[in-house]
Amino acid sequence: MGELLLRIGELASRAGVTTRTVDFYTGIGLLQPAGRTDAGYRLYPSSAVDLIATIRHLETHGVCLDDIAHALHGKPVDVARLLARLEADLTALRLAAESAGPDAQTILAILGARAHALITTAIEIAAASPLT
Amino acid sequence: MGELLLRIGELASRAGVTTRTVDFYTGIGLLQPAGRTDAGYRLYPSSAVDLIATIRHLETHGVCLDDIAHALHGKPVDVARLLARLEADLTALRLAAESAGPDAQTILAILGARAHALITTAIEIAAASPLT
DNA sequence: TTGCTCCTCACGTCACGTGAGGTGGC
DNA sequence: TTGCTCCTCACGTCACGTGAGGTGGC
Repeated sequence: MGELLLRIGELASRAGVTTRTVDFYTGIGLLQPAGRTDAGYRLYPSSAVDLIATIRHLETHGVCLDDIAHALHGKPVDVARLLARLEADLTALRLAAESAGPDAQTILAILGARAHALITTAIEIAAASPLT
Repeated sequence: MGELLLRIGELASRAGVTTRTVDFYTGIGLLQPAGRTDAGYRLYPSSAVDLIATIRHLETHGVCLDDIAHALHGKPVDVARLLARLEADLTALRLAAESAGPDAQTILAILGARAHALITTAIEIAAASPLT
């Protein structure tokens, strides 16, 4: 159980960001040090490297840091139920699209493309961290 | 074919925004006047009222104005194909989720919830504007 | 004159950082 | 001494407006 702990400089360098960014993320509660040294240096679990990668990934998809922080500290979610809901959504969307005019279809295209991008990202993240 | 045309004040008041906002949207290409009066006053089609409502709707879902403008002026999209792609996405996501750990599932929850919100919005818009 | 519009320049706000600078441990 | 860290205050940037002010038609 000897978990590897990293100081801010090491974490930042492994994650490819600046210490300032790690500091900022820590300040807003996105990252939490596992502890402190006697001198007050923050010590992060090595899993924080992946977490930062995930955060950056989510950011590029327009998820605000606040939402990420909430989800990270919230209770776990029933993914099966989430998937079932999305399936039902799609069926309803198909119905709605059939009776929609050209302008509405353009809007559907924006939202649909976004949903596609989100799900693709979700798949990437899920595939990349099978045991995290 | 006598289409109703609105000046900026009338449009703003019907859409529930300020003339300044209409002016701003027009400036960035989101709205396009159907024409001008001899004195240079912009004349908007009455459909711009709904368009503004749609824009506000999309904005609340984090779609940036640039994306909206592009979609509005881009070529129409094959919605059936979009739906098929989303369906395939869901299947892949289901597979990925099965082998994902708890942290990844949290991320899936954020993205899934976003996708759900997007699709719900799409359905609302499609249902509200059957012939637009 | 009054209210409407046009246009432009500048300022305000919010999210997301980033820089700098002084501090103390290593 | 050197490089690392802590913390704080302020500044930078980008999207999205918003205010103000001078102009001319109605």
